[in-house]
Amino acid sequence: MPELPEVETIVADLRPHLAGRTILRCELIFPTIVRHPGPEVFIDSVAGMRIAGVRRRGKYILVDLENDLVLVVHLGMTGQLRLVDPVTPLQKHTHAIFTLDDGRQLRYRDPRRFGRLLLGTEASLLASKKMPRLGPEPIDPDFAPDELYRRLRNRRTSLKAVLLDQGAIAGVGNIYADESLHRARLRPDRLAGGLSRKSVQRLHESIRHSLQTAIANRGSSVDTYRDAWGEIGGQQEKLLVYGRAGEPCFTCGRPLTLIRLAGRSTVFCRRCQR
DNA sequence: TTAAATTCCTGTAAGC
DNA sequence: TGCTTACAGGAATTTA
Repeated sequence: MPELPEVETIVADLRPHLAGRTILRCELIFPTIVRHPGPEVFIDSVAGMRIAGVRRRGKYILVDLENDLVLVVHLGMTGQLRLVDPVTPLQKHTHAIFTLDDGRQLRYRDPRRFGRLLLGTEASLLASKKMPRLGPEPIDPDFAPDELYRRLRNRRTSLKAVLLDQGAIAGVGNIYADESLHRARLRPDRLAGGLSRKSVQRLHESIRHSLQTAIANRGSSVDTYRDAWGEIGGQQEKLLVYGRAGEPCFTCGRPLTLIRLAGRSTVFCRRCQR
């Protein structure tokens, strides 16, 4: 599923191809994938708009248009955003098609439909709570261990639950939460508050390392994730614990444990993670 | 206010 | 082989 590294890969791929292009028209095959505004207004508003740039915020893709308007794409679990030649056969579960002035099409496809499209100014989307208030970007150079410490210390829930909370830290999902906790040698069910500064420092380094490494490898294709060209990533072969329940820990050889935490499957090593 | 539980969805795989 | 069932999970919504 797309998390920060996967979204970052798509955004970096799309940016040079979309910046400066104009959206000629938009077709909604499954209109309810658009959550705001209504489908007709959405289609009319994007038509003729020039694309100023493409950004990422957490797991959100932000396509900047004219007049401060932003086309927001959240991929959910199985969302895919692809830039294709119009003759490319339409895949099942394609919900939106944006035709560009260079003849190509940007297509949104999402079998499970957990994803969504939004349109508005960033300020209005935040104010109307169509977009949630997100925590800091963990790979931002300004994101310091001290900030992570402050965000963990008053929480009375598990470390795993806080890492998944987009309002605490933006962009970490189930894969990289488990990977980061393993690298930091911390049990996912440990209480987030009451972690020592030294442990938080280790977690801070681990989160950044896990995300940066995954970006360098173009993300993890563990489910249906594909990049903007429909290609798989490379990080799924390098994951330490995610999806490896029962298999030996790469550090100590003990079988990895699977538990249910914060409503998510969680894999960790009972010996290496305390 | 915070945390936990529920809900939305379909493809995939396991079990009989 | 073919059917049923469980499972995967991001985040909005509901409940505690």
